[in-house]
Amino acid sequence: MENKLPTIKEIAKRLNVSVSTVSRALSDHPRIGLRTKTKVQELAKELNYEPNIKAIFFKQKKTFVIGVILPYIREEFFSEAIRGIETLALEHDYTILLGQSFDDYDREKKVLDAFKKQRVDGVIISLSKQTNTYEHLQALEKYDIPVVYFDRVPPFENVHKVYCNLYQGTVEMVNWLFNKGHRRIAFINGPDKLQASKERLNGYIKAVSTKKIKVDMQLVERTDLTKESTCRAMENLFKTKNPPNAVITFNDYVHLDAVLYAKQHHIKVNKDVLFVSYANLPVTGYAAYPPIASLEQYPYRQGEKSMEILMDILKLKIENREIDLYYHEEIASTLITTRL
Amino acid sequence: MENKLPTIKEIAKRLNVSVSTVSRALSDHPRIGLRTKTKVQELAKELNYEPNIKAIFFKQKKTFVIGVILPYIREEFFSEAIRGIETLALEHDYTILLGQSFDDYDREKKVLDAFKKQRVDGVIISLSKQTNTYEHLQALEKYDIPVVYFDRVPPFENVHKVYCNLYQGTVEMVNWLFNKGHRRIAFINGPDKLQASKERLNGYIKAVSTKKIKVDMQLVERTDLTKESTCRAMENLFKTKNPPNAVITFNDYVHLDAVLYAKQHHIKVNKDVLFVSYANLPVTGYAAYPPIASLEQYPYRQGEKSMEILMDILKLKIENREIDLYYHEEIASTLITTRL
DNA sequence: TTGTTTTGCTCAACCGTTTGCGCTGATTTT
DNA sequence: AAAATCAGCGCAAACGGTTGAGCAAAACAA
Repeated sequence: MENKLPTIKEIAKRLNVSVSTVSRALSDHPRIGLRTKTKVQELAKELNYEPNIKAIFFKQKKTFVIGVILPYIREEFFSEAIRGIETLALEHDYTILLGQSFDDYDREKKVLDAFKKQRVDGVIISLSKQTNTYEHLQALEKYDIPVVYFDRVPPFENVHKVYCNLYQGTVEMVNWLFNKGHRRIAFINGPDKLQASKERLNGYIKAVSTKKIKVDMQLVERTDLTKESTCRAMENLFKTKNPPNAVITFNDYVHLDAVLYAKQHHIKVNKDVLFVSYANLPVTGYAAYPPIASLEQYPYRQGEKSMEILMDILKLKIENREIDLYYHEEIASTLITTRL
Repeated sequence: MENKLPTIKEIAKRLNVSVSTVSRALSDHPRIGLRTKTKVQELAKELNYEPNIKAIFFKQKKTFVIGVILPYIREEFFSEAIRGIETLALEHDYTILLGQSFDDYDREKKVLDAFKKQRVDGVIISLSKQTNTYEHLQALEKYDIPVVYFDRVPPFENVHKVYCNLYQGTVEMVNWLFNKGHRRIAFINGPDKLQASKERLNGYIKAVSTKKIKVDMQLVERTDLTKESTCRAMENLFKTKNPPNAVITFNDYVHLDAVLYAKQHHIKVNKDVLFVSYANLPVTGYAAYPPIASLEQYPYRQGEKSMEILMDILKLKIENREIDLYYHEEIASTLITTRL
């Protein structure tokens, strides 16, 4: 039972050659004779030899592990993203360390610390909604661990990031609602600290003001993404004498909570008011009232792209080439509409 | 920028002492003088020194990494389980490698292989629905990597496992339906290879036969958990002259697909027929027709417990104590009912 | 004073693998 | 036949940290 993993030493001893010969034979070095080479390789196969990746790390400074940290994997958006990341990682012989921040800044820091301890080769992160200071991430870069941000990205230019253009998508959403005849379009935005919130808001304001209707800030609410907060936003919107006839929510999960509130307060969904949203998650397919339109943000592709960029950066690092540019990958979003 | 991580050597050189002194000073060895000790510790703090965990691995044979592999993290059941695992892991200074099998046997094997390469300290796994051969897992145990199974566990006794007693839970479900007056209770079971399917079926048969109604195998269908397969099962159940007036589905995701089918085929949910299910996932709270009852299986607790057991085993291993028993943790399920 | 113990540190081996360099003995060149 | 070349392999250092053994100086006991 106590079957230790075979080492290069084992093989060397059994074959009466030196460890260096075994090492070279396994990596197909030209200076090793064919006879020895095959002998070694056969025994290696027989013993199910696998190089100890942690030992290799010493020489190569590589762990073949990357750290992925997201707010919640239970949200389909992020679990889809992980799927993209993981699939590409497997192809490149990388494995991923997972951490969830649960939208908590301190937890995010703690997890990143653990990643640093584990000497991950790189990090892919979607920021917590609380995060607006970045020292914990710059600390990684200081130690030469590259960081790729996706979806929830910081507002600077000097980082690698993958994201959706929500400004343009939001304009599209407002226009779509406008063309269907809606004029009082409410907007439940997300946490201030998220760059994506600002983009959404800018798109909203731009689109509305272009239509020559005055932007009514009474129609703009905010949620911290919890159910309670979303309900409060809904309450504010619908307690007025002039309630909205369309509501744009920050994402599909906010949508679900908003619609639940509407149902409980006898607001007729899809009649009194139309709901549109961001993310286009499969989960809404089972909902009592799915959003009538939702902005697809291609989380799988975002995850995949982030991993691709990270692999690129790591390759450049090995070749000791200067990384002189920052990757900014903008994924186009698509408004997916349902006919009623 | 190229700020290398500080090593013990660095500190030694700067302070003109040997590396061993530094090492011992940091681990508070009694044979090191107080003056040297504080000098070393201060400099270490100043340089943000962190021991290279991969180097420690050499001596201690530990990586402080455990591998977690599940079918799909997008299912709330599993993402909840991960939350339990991760939280406990963080407390014990462990980090988790994540892999998804996507219910595919080959992928499961591949991921486990990657885990082995990474020399994880242990593995927590919920099997893919295809898995009915276990060599790839026994291979790990052979190399002294302990494996803890949870939820989807193998049918042997000689493994560590955490699971819900679905036999008892199923009996409870059938009884509950019976007491509400239902006599034609259909059952859409999951893949044969899963132990949990057998338990459910046994519970169903036991409960029904106890009621002195003949078990009608026409009422028992099976799904491979895909939407198409679930729809086929539903079709078989409802094309008969004597359709069921209650349906038990394998889990909440199957429930959602089944209800979707019902809606599309003008079967009146909660009127013609009642739907009950397993898992009690939050996602059903937003569904058009949540299950009228669902069996809570406490995924968070299952994940947490699995991790706890793994930590136990690892501790015993360090102390070089014989691991002579197999952990079998049975979590009691609870039937959660909604009043209509 | 001498002998013994304690204190405070250094030396060196080790974990598994890679790699530059050097050493043989055989083959080719001159 | 002597010199140069080359194939085929071994030696040893290095990666970053731990740890048992050893050694000198200081502190203590007799």
